[in-house]
Amino acid sequence: MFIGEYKYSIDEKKRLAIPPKFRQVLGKKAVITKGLDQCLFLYSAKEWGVLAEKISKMPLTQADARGFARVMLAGAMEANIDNMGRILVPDYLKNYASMEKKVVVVGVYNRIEVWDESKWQQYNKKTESAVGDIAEKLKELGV
Amino acid sequence: MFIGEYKYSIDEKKRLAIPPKFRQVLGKKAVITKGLDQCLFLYSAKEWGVLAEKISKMPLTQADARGFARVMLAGAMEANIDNMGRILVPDYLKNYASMEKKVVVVGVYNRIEVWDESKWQQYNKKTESAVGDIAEKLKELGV
DNA sequence: CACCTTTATCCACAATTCCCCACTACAATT
DNA sequence: AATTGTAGTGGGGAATTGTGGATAAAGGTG
Repeated sequence: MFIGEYKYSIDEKKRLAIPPKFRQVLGKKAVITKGLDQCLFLYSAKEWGVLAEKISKMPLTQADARGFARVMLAGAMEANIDNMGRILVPDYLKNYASMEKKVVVVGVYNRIEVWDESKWQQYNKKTESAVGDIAEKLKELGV
Repeated sequence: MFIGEYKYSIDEKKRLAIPPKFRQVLGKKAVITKGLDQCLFLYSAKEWGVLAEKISKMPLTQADARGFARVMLAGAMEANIDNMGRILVPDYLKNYASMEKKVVVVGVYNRIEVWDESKWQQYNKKTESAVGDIAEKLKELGV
């Protein structure tokens, strides 16, 4: 399970460190792809397999399903973790998520997300202010 | 079951002591995350596991579900209890709860809450004075 | 085939984090 | 009242980690 929020920077060689706590769970081979809300998703090879199959089963007849499949699958790229626990972020993904140097790596249970720092702050602020809704949902979950 | 109110201070290394009575119930591994009303929630690994799984099952395709999952999961952090019974409070959680040095640790049945001391006093004052009204509403809930 | 650009692997340093220990204060017990 | 034990707080040293650079391999191009 991936949880937590970590600050990192992408260097001029497009290398990005993965939090040590995530490394052993990820394994050596991972997959990075376009995510929702202008962030990147990073999956372990295993989780990626599960997700890719789900996507492939979506109805080909629906235009938005095709679009989603193309974004997630065509946008994907293998990301090998090097000896220092870093991955390479391809240009087209950096651009997609409009990343500057400073990024935030967050864990969301079965996936890791990578955000441009300022984008993450904006998103967080907006979401946290909806804290009343969160209370309602907690109620539904019986927590 | 966690009950009671305890005063502690977060030192300059962001360490926070957990009340001895809570330690054995918590176990060595706990999870701290963003709570409601600008406090932090601290769960035992077991309680957290149940909660996290429920959250993770929410649909990826819904924007508000994603937001909720991000606040709760990305907002969380593993909190290992060290030999002295302390945990580490990450910067982003300290900021979220606007914590200074002095904090209050509160037991609320199945979770522990951590409050900035002054925030706790404010909240308490407000709530205690409204306790009559609240009692009226509790009646509706069958308490 | 030679050259240049890009990619990958390895190494180094600085900063941070983690783990263990020490000291003081307070409480309980004898 | 003294002593023993427990708890809160702070600090030091070792190990880990973040980040940048250097060198070696690979690949594409003229």
